[in-house]
Amino acid sequence: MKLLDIGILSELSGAPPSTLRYYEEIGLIQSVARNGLRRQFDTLVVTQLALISMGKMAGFSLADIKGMFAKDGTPQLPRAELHLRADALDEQIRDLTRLRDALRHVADCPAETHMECPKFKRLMEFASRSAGARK
Amino acid sequence: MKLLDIGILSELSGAPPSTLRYYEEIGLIQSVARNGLRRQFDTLVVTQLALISMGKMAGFSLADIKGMFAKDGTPQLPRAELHLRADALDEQIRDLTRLRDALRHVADCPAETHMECPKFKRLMEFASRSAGARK
DNA sequence: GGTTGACCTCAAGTTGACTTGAAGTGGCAG
DNA sequence: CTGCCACTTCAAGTCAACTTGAGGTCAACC
Repeated sequence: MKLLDIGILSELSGAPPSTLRYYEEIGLIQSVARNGLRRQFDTLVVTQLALISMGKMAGFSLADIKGMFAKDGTPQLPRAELHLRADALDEQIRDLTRLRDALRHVADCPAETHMECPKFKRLMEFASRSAGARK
Repeated sequence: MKLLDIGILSELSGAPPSTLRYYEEIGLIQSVARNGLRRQFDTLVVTQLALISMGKMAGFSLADIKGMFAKDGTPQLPRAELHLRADALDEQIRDLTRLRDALRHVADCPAETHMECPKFKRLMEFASRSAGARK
């Protein structure tokens, strides 16, 4: 099994070594051996880091993320919980889509004052509703 | 023009008064008057707060968000910049969609070990690629 | 064999986004 | 007029997620 030096893992994942050490310290990833002082990582950690990166993007804390995946990097949650997370993501995807649409609309709409453009107003109404709805 | 007390605005937006004061302090929102000591907010701030909430969800810092909107709450950026932001959101929406699909797949897939399921592997490949690609 | 350079540890510092606490103010209900 | 209570200011505290710095190790190239 091929093992990775922290520098290599850093390049593959885009995260600086200090971050990878920090992640190991908090138990988010693990090194499987040492070569002298140097940590050696399994290649599967690359996948784990990709999942971590996506999880962060989705707004989860590192603690949340730690709870979602087992040591082998596979998600380890009851089915119902997984579906709840997925539902939350759907919600978030919808919101981001609205924000994107609002931005694109404003970029292209020739109206002088957007607050009076009916299309923009409609987009903003959705925004208020969903923002208020969230905890 | 109807004005809102900070407590009312807090209820409407879901953000605690301390947060609203903080946002005013950093210039993200503005109160238009005082009733005695009490800040009075324009109702349009509700919309602004909704935009702020969406912006945060999209991973923008408060400083970024402050730069994106003029005092009246309408986006105030050159068209090209707006489209760039929208493109970034598209990218992020795609990633979140993949994360969601991965979660749903794992919830429903009967395979013993997901790391060997071809569908899961494919999802993870995308994940690695896009995670590595980002800054 | 010496010096580089990538790694190591551990403690402390930083940043962003708030929150908390102490001490005070002011409008309105009774 | 007396309380009450939601507001006010300002400084300091908190938390997550890292980053930085000092001082040390080790394998490898010249």
